[in-house]
Amino acid sequence: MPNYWLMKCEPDVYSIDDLIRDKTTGWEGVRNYQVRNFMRTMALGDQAFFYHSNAKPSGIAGLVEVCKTAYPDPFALEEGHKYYDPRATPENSIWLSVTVKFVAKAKQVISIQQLRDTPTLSDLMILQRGSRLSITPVTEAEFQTILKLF
DNA sequence: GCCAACGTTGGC
DNA sequence: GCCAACGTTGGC
Repeated sequence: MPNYWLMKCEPDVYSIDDLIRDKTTGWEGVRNYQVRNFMRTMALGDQAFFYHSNAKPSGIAGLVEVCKTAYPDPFALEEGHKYYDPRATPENSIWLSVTVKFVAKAKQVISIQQLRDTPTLSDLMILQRGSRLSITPVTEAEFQTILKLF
């Protein structure tokens, strides 16, 4: 049984169309412990919505699948890199990445407003006040509901 | 560009 | 360990 997730990314930085071009992408640069701990529990085959944040409109743009489970975030060890962390060592890199592959693109972005307007999605983590985590779990019921909006 | 929410940092 | 200051996120 796969688990379900929602992964946020600014399309100006990396969009669903970039992922269609690349087929797979490493999810680097997570620097939040709660999100890192979620990544630890991600398994092969887990499904994740690809969410465009800071976009017009912001919303779910596609579906991806975990194709490589958590591994040390290479950027944390790369001196001079934006995501370099001086506390990281090869033995303990502190931060993790996963790799995801493209599965599907929504016919049109499912906007955050549309998600808010769906009563059965009222508990969706991303809709809660102050939710800023870049990766959040999604229940199977929420997953099925959102898939129907694709 | 504004600003609320939240995480992190660092002085004490 | 407290908490003010600061930086970041992200919807609007």
